[in-house]
Amino acid sequence: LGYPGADQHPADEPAWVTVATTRPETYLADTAVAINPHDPRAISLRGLSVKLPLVGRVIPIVEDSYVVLPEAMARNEEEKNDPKAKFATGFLKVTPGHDKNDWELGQRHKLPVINMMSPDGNVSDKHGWTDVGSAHLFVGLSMMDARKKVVAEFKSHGLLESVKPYRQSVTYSDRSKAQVEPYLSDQWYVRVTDPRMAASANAALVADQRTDQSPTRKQGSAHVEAGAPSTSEANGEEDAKGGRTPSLASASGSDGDGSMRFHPDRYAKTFEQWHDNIRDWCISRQLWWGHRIPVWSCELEFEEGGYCADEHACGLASALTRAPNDRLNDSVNKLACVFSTPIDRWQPLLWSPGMETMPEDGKHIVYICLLTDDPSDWCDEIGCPYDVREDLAKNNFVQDPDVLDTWFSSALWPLSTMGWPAPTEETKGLLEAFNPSSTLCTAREIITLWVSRMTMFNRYFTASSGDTPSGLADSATSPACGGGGGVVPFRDVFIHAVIQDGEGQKMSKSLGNGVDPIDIIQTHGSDAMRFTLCTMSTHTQDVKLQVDLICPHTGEVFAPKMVTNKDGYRVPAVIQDSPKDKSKKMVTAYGVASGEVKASAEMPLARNTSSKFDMGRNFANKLWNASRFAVSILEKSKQAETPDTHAGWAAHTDSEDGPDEAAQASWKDVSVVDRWMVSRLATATKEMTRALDEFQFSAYAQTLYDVIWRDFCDWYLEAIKPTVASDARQRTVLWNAMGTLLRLAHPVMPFITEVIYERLKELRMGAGELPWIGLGAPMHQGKATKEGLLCHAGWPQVSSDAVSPEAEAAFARVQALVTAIREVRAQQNVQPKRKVTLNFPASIAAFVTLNQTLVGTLAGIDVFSQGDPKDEGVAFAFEGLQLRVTNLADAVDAGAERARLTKQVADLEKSAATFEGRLANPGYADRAPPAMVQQTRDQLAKVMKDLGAAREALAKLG
RNA sequence: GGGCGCGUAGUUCAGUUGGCUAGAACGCGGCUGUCACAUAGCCGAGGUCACAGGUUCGAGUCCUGUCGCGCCCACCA
Repeated sequence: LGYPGADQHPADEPAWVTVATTRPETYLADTAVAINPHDPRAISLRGLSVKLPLVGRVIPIVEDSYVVLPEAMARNEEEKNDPKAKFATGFLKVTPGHDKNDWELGQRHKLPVINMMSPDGNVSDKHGWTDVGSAHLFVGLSMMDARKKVVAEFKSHGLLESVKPYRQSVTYSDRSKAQVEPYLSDQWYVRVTDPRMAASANAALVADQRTDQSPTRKQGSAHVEAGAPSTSEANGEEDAKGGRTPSLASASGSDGDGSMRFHPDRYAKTFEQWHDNIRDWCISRQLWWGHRIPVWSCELEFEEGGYCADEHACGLASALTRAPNDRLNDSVNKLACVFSTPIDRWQPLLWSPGMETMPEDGKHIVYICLLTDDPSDWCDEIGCPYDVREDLAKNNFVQDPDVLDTWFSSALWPLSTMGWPAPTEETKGLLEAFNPSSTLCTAREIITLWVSRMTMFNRYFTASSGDTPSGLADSATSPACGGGGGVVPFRDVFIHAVIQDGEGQKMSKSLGNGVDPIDIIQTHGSDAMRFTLCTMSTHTQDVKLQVDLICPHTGEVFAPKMVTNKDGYRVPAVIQDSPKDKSKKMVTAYGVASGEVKASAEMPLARNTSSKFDMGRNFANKLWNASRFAVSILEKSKQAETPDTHAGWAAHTDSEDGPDEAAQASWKDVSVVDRWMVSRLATATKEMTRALDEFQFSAYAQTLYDVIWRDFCDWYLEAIKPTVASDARQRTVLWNAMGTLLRLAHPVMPFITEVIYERLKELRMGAGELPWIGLGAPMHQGKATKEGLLCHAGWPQVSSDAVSPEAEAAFARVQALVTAIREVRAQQNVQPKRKVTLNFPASIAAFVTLNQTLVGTLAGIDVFSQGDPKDEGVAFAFEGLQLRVTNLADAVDAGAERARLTKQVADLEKSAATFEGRLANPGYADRAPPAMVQQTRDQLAKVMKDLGAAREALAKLG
């Protein structure tokens, strides 16, 4: 667009500037044309003006480095590569009323601001634009129509230089789909750039989660320099806290600066960076619902000497200002705050003659912010009860029509839910007890929306009163401080992953790919759901969850047929067949959400679930069955047991002296599998405790799963079957093991464990808890009782000697032998019920004899025979020795055996090569830790022995 | 535009200061109606840890780059 010059050019050429724009219609509100000071044309245009066509407004040419230089004038690569440079003319039309960048540029050059638009988005001369000139033809048009007409008019006047295609992003309202037009309006803001807000929030982070920051680019840097004494290097942590002044006693405790931690760590950065770049927070929202902003306003006229023309209104405002006993600085009892324009600073309204800010026309807008509108709060003011709002309305005060941003109210949550600011009988003491709370668990996007605001507000409002005299204190008059003090709202913030659908798409209503927990509980149970979710709760950002359907006809869960919809999303086809009966149909949530189909009696809606939760369901089922089995064993022996027949294991007394010697002595010769189980429980408890402490929920769940299913069910319960009926000590270990497992599982599976516990606690074995073996956590608040719930029971505590590397190693040998035998049996198709014979060499006779019962039970051996009946049965390698399984019933399948051994030899050769290669590396022995080198040598030796045995067996097969 | 995350078995994912002969679940193949559990048990197959460099005695793990996928915030990082 061409703008003709308004003044004569010095060289007698008409001034003429060409601006490039994507929004020509906004020229009606232009108040300047800008040029880059480095533009060579700038000098000759300095001080000149141009005249807007039709409007006739004369506007200045200003210089501002914001203006992009045209490609031809670019001074460096960066400027040249600016995509705008290609289109730039070097002149920028400046429309402060309808563009954010132009607004800021306008502020720099003190340009007037014109609003040419009505709130409904049409060109208007009724909302601040008055110098319409000959531009009437645009008034009333929509912005889009005005755009076309402006271009047409410029063209007809010969002012249109050219039209070029240009690609840019444009914002649209999500709800109305209308294009968003920048528009000036009055809004309320919270000055979160105050160091007591944003900087204080960052100071709340624990020291190791604060990043190194250069003070020059920090918002609160001025305060750091002004308010805080420089700190020594040794005291670097104090420095990182943002220079808190020593007077802030309230923040000196453990819940002030440096006491809030994010999990995982990386989210501290999100939190911190957001505050580093925060801007004042607009809290006005144009919605019909919500907390209405409690500010009333009225334009009042003042006469000479500050005398107010409207006595009633001024009197009211004055009365509120003067609140009883001049409570202006008493934040506790203050009922209202009164202030007036200009609101560049929050200030009390000045009434007295000589008012400094008296505007020329004598008109002030007076604002009254009610800190409470409860009539009973106004008792000692002007009668009781007194509805101040009525009085305000009568005196032409109008309440702001906007409501508070919901996050404003939410930010007060840790305070307001605990009775703040005025505790009632019911809420008394809550704030002290639960602020800070321990852990906030939330999603990523909430870090900025909610976590940040809670932290800022909580710290601000809990700061000592000397620091913040009132919620409306003017920061400019407050003592400088870096942190602002106050306590954090919570000590830990756990940011969990977000569940996406099976295609990696976000779950949403419109895609119908969300899964309702209630539906999962219906298909899988709540314990199963909770456990599975816990397993998925890793420290990654997102997790995929396969979304399946529940057939409304049969209740089956199945994977739906997927299609790609018109927007490119993978969605379930809107109509699905019942998996077993194709004649029965159903509609999907996506089908309904997209409006393509409707549910009916013939085609009901298939609800979503996920087969992912099968894992939790199976696990719960496993725990249930194992418990039933254990309980039945204990019940049987309980019936036969009298209190003093608990032979061999002295009962634990609750004496302070700890376990008696007899008990400890009898513990020493407990069977390998019992000792192993205790050790495994102790190890698992340690791992799980640590995992929970570190918010590693997935690790916790996985360890629980393994110790219950793999160790307890697969090995322990199988191993004790033949002996438990006659071994009272084993039953005690079993009872303790069950109790420990239930306590470990309770947080994720509260219902099933509670039910099992109810029966288990009735079966308390004579010896009860065995604290001296490491399973001694209080079964119920210090001692086992028949009363009480598992949820009251103590968390298992592990004594250091509960873990036995010897027992774990010993049982690992048993497991290795059993597995080797099982492998031979499977390979030879030996019937599971059939008992076979194990032939072993003399060198491991002691080991075999000691564990004969265990191995016999777990591997199906009935005869143990020393020696090697050559050519019979099948040979296999164990610890480098050759053992043999015989009495396999059928003829040995030599082919299967050869295949097995060949594979084994290949695997062992591969391992051997790895270790040999490592040891052959000259640097390895020199530089790796000696223990590491020795370990590799041992591993190689073992592999070589096994390899020898396997080769020998293979050779014998021929 | 900025920030962050992820690419490891057919699939979904673990793998915490580098020590791994890379694990689990589901799925797959074989055997089993067995007395806690078939929502189960036993056995097995299946992986150049996205790609390319680098550091190191040693890299799934640390660094740099490339290529994919995704999330969050957006005139400001």
